[in-house]
Amino acid sequence: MKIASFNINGIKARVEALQEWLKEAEPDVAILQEIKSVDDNFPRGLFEDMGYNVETHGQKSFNGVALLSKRPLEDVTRGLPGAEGAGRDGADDIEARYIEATVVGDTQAIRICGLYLPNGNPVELTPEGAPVPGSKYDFKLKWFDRLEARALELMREEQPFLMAGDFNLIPQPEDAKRPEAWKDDALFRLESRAAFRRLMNLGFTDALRVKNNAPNTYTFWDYQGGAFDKNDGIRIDHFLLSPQAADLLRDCQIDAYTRAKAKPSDHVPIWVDLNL
DNA sequence: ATGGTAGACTTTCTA
Repeated sequence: MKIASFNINGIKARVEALQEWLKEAEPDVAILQEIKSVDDNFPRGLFEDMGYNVETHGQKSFNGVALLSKRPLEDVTRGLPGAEGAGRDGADDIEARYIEATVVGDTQAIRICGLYLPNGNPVELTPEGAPVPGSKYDFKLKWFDRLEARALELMREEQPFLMAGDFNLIPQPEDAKRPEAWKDDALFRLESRAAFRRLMNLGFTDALRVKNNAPNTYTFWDYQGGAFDKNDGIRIDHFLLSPQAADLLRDCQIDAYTRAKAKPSDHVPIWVDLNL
């Protein structure tokens, strides 16, 4: 089963490019981020006509995630639990950044968690050097903590699951063409990377690290300054597999070619092939 | 020193 993740940077602007890539790549599941659309404006019919079931978790203008799947999407939940003031199902999670569903393969089921982690810039620090409470950076780190809590719950079930999407996080210096340029950025600062490491240490496998650890392999290039032509990129879209999912891993690659096409997203798809 | 790109959507925010 081929499961892909793609930050499309706006469904309205990306309808043609997304359909073209789906025809070429033929993923069984596509996890989308930054649909930048409310649920009612997502052109679900276009993808249903291509054989996909569609589940969205959108909001006006910003963020928004979705799942496309050729097999049924079961037990869909929207929102990341644990938001301040949120209900027990995360219904009050005000930014639409997280969606889960179960897909049943030929041999077993897998829980799929699609996420769009907050960017976190600008970094605001107190004179003591702590993230300013309520700032975007603080929101990012707290979101990481909530994601870790959800991951721990799923780890305890000891079943195949994965967390995939735009983590807005550069794990290591080799994951950026110019790591020094990101030194004080929310995508690379120590607190962010420490939070990602805590998550990883629950037992995840970074699928791309295992299957394609070639140098200068990136998933995002800024629109500005001809970044793609210079391969001035960063690796911030990740597939994290639970131990039971990692046992099924056959391959993981990125479709960097999509970045060179007309009207590209600033991200490119990343996908895994799992034996299920 | 400035502006450099793109998307959503008004006028400015987000990335």
